[in-house]
Amino acid sequence: MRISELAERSGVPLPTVKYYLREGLLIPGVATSATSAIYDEGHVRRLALVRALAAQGLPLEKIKTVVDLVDNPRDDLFVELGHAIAALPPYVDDSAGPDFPRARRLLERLGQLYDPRFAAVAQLEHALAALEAAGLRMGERRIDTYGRHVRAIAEVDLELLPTRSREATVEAAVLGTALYEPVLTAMRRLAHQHLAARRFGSDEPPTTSGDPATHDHRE
Amino acid sequence: MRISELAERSGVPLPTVKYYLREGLLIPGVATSATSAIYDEGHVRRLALVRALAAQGLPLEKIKTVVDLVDNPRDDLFVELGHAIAALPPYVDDSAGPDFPRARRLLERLGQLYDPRFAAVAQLEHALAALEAAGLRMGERRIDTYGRHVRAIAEVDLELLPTRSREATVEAAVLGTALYEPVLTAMRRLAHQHLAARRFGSDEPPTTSGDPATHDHRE
DNA sequence: AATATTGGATAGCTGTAGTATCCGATGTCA
DNA sequence: TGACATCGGATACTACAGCTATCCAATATT
Repeated sequence: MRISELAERSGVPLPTVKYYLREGLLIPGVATSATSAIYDEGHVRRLALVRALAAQGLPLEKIKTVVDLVDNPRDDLFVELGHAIAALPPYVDDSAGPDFPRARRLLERLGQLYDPRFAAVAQLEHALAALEAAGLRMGERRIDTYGRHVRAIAEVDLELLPTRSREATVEAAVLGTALYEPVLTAMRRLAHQHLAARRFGSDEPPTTSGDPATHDHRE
Repeated sequence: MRISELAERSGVPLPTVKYYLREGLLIPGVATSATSAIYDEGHVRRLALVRALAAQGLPLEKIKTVVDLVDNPRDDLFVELGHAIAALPPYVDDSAGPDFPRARRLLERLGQLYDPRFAAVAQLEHALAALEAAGLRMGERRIDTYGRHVRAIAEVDLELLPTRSREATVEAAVLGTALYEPVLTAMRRLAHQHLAARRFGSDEPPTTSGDPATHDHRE
């Protein structure tokens, strides 16, 4: 297909497709002449990936590192995967210290590997520091609960990860990380509302079926 | 304290403090004359809150709605709380359709209340749509697993929510939603790496201290 | 009295993510 | 074969967020 069809098929405005080509987010089509190139399903897929990541707030520059990785996976797959996933929000400057004490405490309590080279360790440290800056501290009860349930979730994630090819694995892992996270946070918010409606039962207790007129089930 | 001390104490550059005052993110200090006003600990706390939310990528405009709510909670607390939390990323245009079929399917499967007016429902729908756009679909196994464990996490969240005052509850709920989410996502990423290292054994097999073999922590 | 700081206003800067316009080459159909 | 649309590619412009800098006159401070 030609570029205009690619734009149409993917729902991305043509000037934006050109922009992505300029930025290297999309590999150029096969040029058939000075004024035409053909694009294939792979380009449609790539465009969907880019838009999906962008919709999650990932800067194009980071998306570029992700798609580069998907295109040519490195030997040290999981190290690189870690870095690719680290490119996902929230961003932290991994320039930070050689040690991440809050993250270390949490991971050691959970009996998990603490390796400061994992980008997610810096993210965790950053998140815990933000918590402290706001006057909160993550207690042991919360650490244990989160740890147990998050690990159970991660186990299923790993189980459901395709392994048919390295490229498919990388793409699914990156996509899954980026795209299931908002699902999880939305689900947590809804669980809060669901439980809070019962616990605090504001004006009207929720009737789980029917009656969409019932309101105030917020957290 | 005066504005310069406030800036110093909070670590926020003075021009930025002024900017936040302009934007209404910080209530003005008590003016003692035309050229001086005094600020207190509440301002330091507020500044920490604003920066904590901003560090999570929340636009200042949304932060404003949150701090406004913290300052003057409404009567219908949980409704407003839902709206405040809806102001947190990811943003969706809740102008969307009157029905959210993907979210509905998921919630019904989990036996949870489906109410399209919940902002988080629109977020969930948005996230599930992004998944589909990328060629993924959330299977029943994943739905069930996520649902069970997310609910367990939410139960603890609710338990640990302070109830000593309405304002404290609102602030803790908003802060907790905003600040524990990145903790959860970082923990999930680390759990992935922890498990993946074992399963796929990358170049450097991480020698965990205790190596607590894969326990299945499902309840 | 000399100097510094304050609150307040206005203007400018930087980065991200696009849009818009122009171009000359080329494909398409009458 | 010629008229005209479309193409790939380059350059320029725009919109918005989030600061940052400068200026000012009134007031503290020393």
